[in-house]
Amino acid sequence: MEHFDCANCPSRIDSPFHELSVDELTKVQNIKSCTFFKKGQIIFHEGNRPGGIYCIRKGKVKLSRLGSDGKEQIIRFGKDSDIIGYRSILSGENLSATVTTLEDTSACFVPKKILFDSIEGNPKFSLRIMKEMSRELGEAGRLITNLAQKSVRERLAEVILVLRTTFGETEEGNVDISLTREELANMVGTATESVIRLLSEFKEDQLIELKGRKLKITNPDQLARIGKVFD
Amino acid sequence: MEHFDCANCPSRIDSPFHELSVDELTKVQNIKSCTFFKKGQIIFHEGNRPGGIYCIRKGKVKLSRLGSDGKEQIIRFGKDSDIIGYRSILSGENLSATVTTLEDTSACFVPKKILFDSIEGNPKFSLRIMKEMSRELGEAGRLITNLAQKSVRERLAEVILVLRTTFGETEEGNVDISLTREELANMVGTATESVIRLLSEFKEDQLIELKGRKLKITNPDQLARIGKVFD
DNA sequence: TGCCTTTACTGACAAATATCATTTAACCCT
DNA sequence: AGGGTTAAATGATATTTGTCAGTAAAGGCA
Repeated sequence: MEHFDCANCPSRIDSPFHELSVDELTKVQNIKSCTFFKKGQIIFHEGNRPGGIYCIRKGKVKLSRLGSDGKEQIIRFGKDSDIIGYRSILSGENLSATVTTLEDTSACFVPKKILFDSIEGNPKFSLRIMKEMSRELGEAGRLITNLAQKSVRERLAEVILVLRTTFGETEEGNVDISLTREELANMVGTATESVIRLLSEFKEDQLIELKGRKLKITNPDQLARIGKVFD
Repeated sequence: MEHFDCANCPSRIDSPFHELSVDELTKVQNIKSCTFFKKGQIIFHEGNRPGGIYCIRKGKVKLSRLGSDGKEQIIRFGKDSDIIGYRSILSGENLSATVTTLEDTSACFVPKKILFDSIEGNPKFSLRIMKEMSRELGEAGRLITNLAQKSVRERLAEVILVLRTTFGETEEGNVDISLTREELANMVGTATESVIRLLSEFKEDQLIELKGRKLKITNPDQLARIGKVFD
């Protein structure tokens, strides 16, 4: 695997590593290792203790955890420039989620020592990480409220819109992520059959178009109304 | 209101402020202001921009946010030694939750400048905050999974146990927090009537005792089995 | 303490969603 | 491109939960 150059990594701009000095970045550059993961591979496994974090250079992953019945719950996604595994490193707890690639993904492993050194030596880096965590906490609060208060139908409408916001659209106008109906169900927190039925309904009502796993949003406004998404 | 002494504050041991040097703590001591809130008062209001954080010296608060239908969702609680409002300060976003006291509470306001100064000057303090946020993120993930996958009945059983873990028991053996049925419903994400019915059921099955808002857990093991709580 | 507002409780019913069984279609690999 | 495996779709039915309406009890304040 090619050893990518941090200084020129397009992902770095959006990441806390943007705050590092040239010297600090060189240290990262020298110690990190770049890895390639095929679609469907597991990067981190819930319950383990990671020795460092991964910066996603290019790709898409899902973060999920197992519920008490062994059912997968998708918590959130990661994509280019996202950092994975730092929560566990910082809290000293076991990994709370499994990270699985949704497509071929290249990512760089950075040992935890470097992470702690950067926090120790660079308050801007620390602040940037805290900002990121704050954002995630806010996001989690929103998700909690939605799961608790919205119906399955509302949640599915919202999830479809969130996926488009998160991953954007392909040239053909499809939401740029390929998920199974089961994975959608594992985001929404419902049965696969319910997702299938509701998607068919949305299609019937001309809110979306479906071709296998390809999904195109044709009436986002109405979808937002159904999902009670106001922002 | 009395101006409490940080150095002798029993809450400080469990808080990030424990990491501050004598000098740093003196700064906090000199600039903070101590406030008393009566039961039911709002400390922070969702959507506002706070000028600083509150350290809870003694008391209990709930953090809640409004869902798209205007219904309250209780996200989590705060009690002695917890810090409130730092997420919003750190992310620079508006407050994502309203903080309301559940009983008379005394808390100290610390302006955000001090917070940033402490982060800037003391990596241990930063790390401690990150640890706290990591813990909260893990907690949020657990809550998300439960809300998405468990039934209302399961969630209520779990909530009762969580309340006992969080707030402990009074001398009479009651869970040491007084919540309305509606507030319980706003934690579980269900209708008030459903909570009432399920509580009666639990009482019928001798899992709990109820006297108004006083709640005593008499069969925690069975409750854990119902709530599918394994830990 | 006693009144009064808020909260708790109960019943009947409607709606949403889960479950199970079966058929059809899509995806993926070599 | 074809064939096997996995995923999607559909129907019938059971369960859970929500909603509305009305009564009883509790908690808080003068």
